[in-house]
Amino acid sequence: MKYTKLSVTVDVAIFTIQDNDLKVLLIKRNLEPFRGFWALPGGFVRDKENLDEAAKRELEEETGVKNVYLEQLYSFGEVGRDPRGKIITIAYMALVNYDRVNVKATTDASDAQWFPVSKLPKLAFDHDKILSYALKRLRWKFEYTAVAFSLLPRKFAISEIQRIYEIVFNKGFDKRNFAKKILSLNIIREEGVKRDVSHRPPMLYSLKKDIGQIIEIL
Amino acid sequence: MKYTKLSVTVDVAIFTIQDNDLKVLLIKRNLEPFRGFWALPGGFVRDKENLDEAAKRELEEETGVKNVYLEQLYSFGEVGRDPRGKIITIAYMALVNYDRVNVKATTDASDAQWFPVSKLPKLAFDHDKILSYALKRLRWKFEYTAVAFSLLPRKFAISEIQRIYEIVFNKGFDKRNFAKKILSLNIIREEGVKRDVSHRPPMLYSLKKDIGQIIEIL
DNA sequence: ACAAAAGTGTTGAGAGTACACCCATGC
DNA sequence: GCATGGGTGTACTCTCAACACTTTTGT
Repeated sequence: MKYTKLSVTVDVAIFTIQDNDLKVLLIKRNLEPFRGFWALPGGFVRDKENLDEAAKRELEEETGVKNVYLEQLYSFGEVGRDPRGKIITIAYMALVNYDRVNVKATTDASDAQWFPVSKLPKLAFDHDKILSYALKRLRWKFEYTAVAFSLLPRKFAISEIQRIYEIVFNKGFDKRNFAKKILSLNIIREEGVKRDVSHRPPMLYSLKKDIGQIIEIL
Repeated sequence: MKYTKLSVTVDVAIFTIQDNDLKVLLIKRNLEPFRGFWALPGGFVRDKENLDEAAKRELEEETGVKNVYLEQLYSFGEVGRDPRGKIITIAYMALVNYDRVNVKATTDASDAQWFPVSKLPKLAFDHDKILSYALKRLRWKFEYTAVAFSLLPRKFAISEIQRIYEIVFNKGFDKRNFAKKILSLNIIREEGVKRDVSHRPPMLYSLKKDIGQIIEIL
């Protein structure tokens, strides 16, 4: 028996926070179709790899980072979404700490850059649709889980978490209520040390457990 | 340039409520692999159809129903999940009103039956994993959206909604609190008419708007 | 009259929100 | 001493959970 064979890609919306902005990593396509357009990093799924592995591979190829938050989002398979034929894309999103990233140009891309999600260029394929889905999911995850902590360094101040939330939701939060909420989660521990800054130094905290065990708890 | 081609199927977990039980439709496989095993209805995605269309087609082939709640869940692509080779499955779930369904045997299946989710047979492939994911999502959707209304006939009593929730969550709810909650949503309208039963007849209600516009509001 | 399910209100606990002042440090 | 962010408590509102008795109908 013969079945229709088609191609499947994995595309990853890689988010980070930099310069008080939520940014996503885009690559400039080197190949047709959409040569010269910006697109989400991604590639074809190989025969001997799981979907998550393919996403991890793409993520590592583009950013050099491992062990970050990675989540499958949704699959896109509209007829005509890719001029090469029937190509289905399984979209993922990843959250990385900017300091750990080392963006590389690859063979598929002549350039790779972080773009603020509020100032995106025209994107290849239906990647605008994928990205707006990813943003929706990202905000949802921030609201109901502790993924935000995956964007922080090991030791962090409460105001840093708050800044991340304010950037993602694009609005301010009351600092007393915010601290109350975070501390009531009971997932962070005082690190005692304080940061060397030119004002009252903040208490630093670290996660009590590995981020993987924490995310689901809210 | 040549890319790996592979097969993609769409499998649908079709849920209904019948005999005070949450049930899922399974088909008995007629073909290898897993001949004789029960499986979720599904099939290969065709070249000229969107993923949602493929899911709708499978749903209609098996049940004869159209225009029901249908949602993409997740994609499964573990190496080795299908002995025929690399086959990726995009899982959907559907909610149907039992009275509207007309289950048919198809060429792929020697039999099709509703199984209570609490008493499932051994399933083909990784369909047990898919189904447990679907159940998780189903309960989540019940908690945060109004999908439950898609399981009801046009006119319904509040106690019928409550029964559906009690079946899905497998626990009882307080009748006063439940009615208060439902009425406060402001999405149903009194129909005036009452049902002919051998006790005090309940007020019947109908949705103020089409179900599609209502689901997202909670 | 009895069986069966329908209908209906109040109270307490906890979560979220609004709001303003003093503190510790570097310069 | 001044600028800069850090740290902290109270009062109000709203939502959720617990809880029991009367009503309407068919038989």
